[in-house]
Amino acid sequence: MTVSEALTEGAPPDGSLGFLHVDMDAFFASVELRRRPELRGRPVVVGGTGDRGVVAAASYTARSYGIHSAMPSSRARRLCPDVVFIEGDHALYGEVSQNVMSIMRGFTPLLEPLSLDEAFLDVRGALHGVIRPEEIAARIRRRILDDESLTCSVGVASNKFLAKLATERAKPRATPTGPEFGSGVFVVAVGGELEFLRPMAVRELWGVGPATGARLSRMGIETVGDLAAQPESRLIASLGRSLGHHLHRLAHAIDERPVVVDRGMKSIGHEETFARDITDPGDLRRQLVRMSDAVAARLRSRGQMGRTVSIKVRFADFTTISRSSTVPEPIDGTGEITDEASAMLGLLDTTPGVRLLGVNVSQLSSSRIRQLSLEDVHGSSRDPTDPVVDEIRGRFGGDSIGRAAALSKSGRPANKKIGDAPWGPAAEPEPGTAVEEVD
DNA sequence: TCTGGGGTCCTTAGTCCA
DNA sequence: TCTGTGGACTAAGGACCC
Repeated sequence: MTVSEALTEGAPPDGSLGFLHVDMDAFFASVELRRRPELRGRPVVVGGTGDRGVVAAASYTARSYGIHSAMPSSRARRLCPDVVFIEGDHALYGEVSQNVMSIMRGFTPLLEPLSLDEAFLDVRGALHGVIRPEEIAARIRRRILDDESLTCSVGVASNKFLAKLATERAKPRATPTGPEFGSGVFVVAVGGELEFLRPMAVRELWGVGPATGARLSRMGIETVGDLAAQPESRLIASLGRSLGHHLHRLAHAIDERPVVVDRGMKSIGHEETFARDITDPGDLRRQLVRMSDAVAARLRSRGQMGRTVSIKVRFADFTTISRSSTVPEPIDGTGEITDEASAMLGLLDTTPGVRLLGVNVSQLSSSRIRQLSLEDVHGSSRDPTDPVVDEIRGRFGGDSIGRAAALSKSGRPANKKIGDAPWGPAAEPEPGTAVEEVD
């Protein structure tokens, strides 16, 4: 087969079956069930417990009630009043994730983590080709089950995109009568790519969300087969150059993206939805200081600085705006980032009430490079208290010290510490319990 | 009945400059 | 000198992912 034949047939030029996509099954929920086995068989959800929270992960039993991730917690409770809600323990999930990733690295160094519970692997050169990729997939599942008592599903294919779709076929399924086991490993055979893809709904493609799906539907495109039948020019005309070209290739099973071992971080930010909308400018300012401080501390702990500071404001009516400003030299100081963020916030009318506030720093670079290039020449302009604060937090914990400007008039921290409620504000305290007033 | 938080990437529009 | 063009950069918003 020539290269052009291979392309038109959908197989990549080398066409070998060497890409794996590994996805942990209901990861957060499974980790919780592992440490609380008495909950097995019950519907368990990890996520925000408050009215404004969402589901981060649902056990397969919970899924059989129609609960799924990203669903508002209030709706999950209506679907299944007996559901067990767990706030979640991000630090623990991070640890387990590292263990799982290191198991996979034992099979190939070419590993690209996508999130805590998912990764791509390139095993074309692994184990000198002695063991077939599907056998490697089975061994990875066995090791993760033996060492971590967790199950995962693996897709095997000739490129990343197909491997990811294959994983969905390998997964357990939630049915109204309860969970059903999946095959655990699903292989898209070389040469069978188009047959696998054609009947699939376009919405299942990676990169086609609700908006693009609706747009394609209006064009009469429902399946990947429909998509493949379109001239690329038509897709580009309606979806834009990048997405049109990308989807056209995917529909023909072409995906030449390599497994990227080290994806550097592009931005660091923090945002929070408040349990109640904030109208008081002083309150808002304190929240902004607290978040800027958290973002700055994370930048410094990673040895990074950034040039663009952005804020995001979601108003009570859910309209969301962002403002950004770029400074000439990279910064990582709490004061510097707070000043930029405050200046932008000050230009907005927040009297209608703010539901969510966020601070983000992008255009990142290594702080070591910056220190060598500038501080040697001009001396440091950075806030001398930041390293001291970082040191104290390193020793005594992240909430052991904070900015005075983040304190309410009563001297208590504004609301809570960063990372307390990663999936939305926690449930309001019961009536009669002490409620912290932020004034 | 509402809609989280961590991100990435893309599009569009405006500005500056060669 | 005027006009056009195109690249680099910035800003804002949107779509998407888990």
